[in-house]
Amino acid sequence: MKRPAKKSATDRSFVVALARGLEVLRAFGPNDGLLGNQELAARTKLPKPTISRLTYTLTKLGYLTQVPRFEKYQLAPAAMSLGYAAVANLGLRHLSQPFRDELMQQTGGAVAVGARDRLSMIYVGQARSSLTVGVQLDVGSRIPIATTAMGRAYLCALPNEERAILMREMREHYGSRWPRIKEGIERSEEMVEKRGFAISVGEWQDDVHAAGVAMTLNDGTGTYAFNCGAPAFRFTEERLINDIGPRLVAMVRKIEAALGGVAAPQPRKSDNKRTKGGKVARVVEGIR
DNA sequence: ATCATACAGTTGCCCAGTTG
DNA sequence: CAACTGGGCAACTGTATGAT
Repeated sequence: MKRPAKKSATDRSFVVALARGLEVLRAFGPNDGLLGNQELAARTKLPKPTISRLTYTLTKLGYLTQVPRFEKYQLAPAAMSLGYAAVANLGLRHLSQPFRDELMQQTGGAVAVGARDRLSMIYVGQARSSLTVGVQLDVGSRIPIATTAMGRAYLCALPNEERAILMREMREHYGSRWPRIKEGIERSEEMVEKRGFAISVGEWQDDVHAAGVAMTLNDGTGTYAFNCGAPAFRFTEERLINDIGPRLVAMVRKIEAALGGVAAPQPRKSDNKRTKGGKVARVVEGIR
């Protein structure tokens, strides 16, 4: 009998069943509403019987709710509480909030902080107001690494090895679109080297322009990235480069200082060798 | 109203992989 | 290494839809 590719064949600590259960939970997106077993099987590439058992188990445990009328599932409060607990315990989110609010007031752009999940950045904190109409992403929203300012800033901040792995994954994911996307990433690298921030001018969504800056925490909790974005007519490319980007860099420096952080290393010409953190701040431990 | 068909979901069986 | 567990295949059941 054909067996599934077992991660645990090489990693005895990896629990495949748990990973699959979590894959099912991950299959739900913010705009999906209800999903049936069929759709879940298609999204996770798991066999129908496996999905059937996993949805049954997750429902029993309170992570999914079945809507009898449609025989479909939605995420249940137990799943929400996981996300809430994760966000609530994120020190950087709380500490950066007044700084994000201030920058939002100054620029009229939505200011967010995000962390990586696979090929996306997920918003973990967001400051926006009536001024920021057009950029209405909320905490938990997912944006691509490859084409957004936040994602590219994050990418540029990764150590060589991690970055190479991520680039490979994106190359596979984007297929024929990759050469064009890669060009955009390379332009961002140059801009991060030169100015300390990345930009995206309509490369993710036509009408959204944004700047992004990354920050690596040296308590081992990883790299985050901030962005400041607005509708294209409000943030022209010229304004992004001369006004928004520098302000965002300044904001991140202030946050680092508030964290008791070490000054960020200056951007340096890289001959393709990156130091961990690049032009990204290393921040001392103890923010949690 | 009845039947045929298609599709989604479930069950039973069995074997490979995992665990203690 | 024996006992247990996970999960894939095939077959089954239930439901929706359309044709007659």
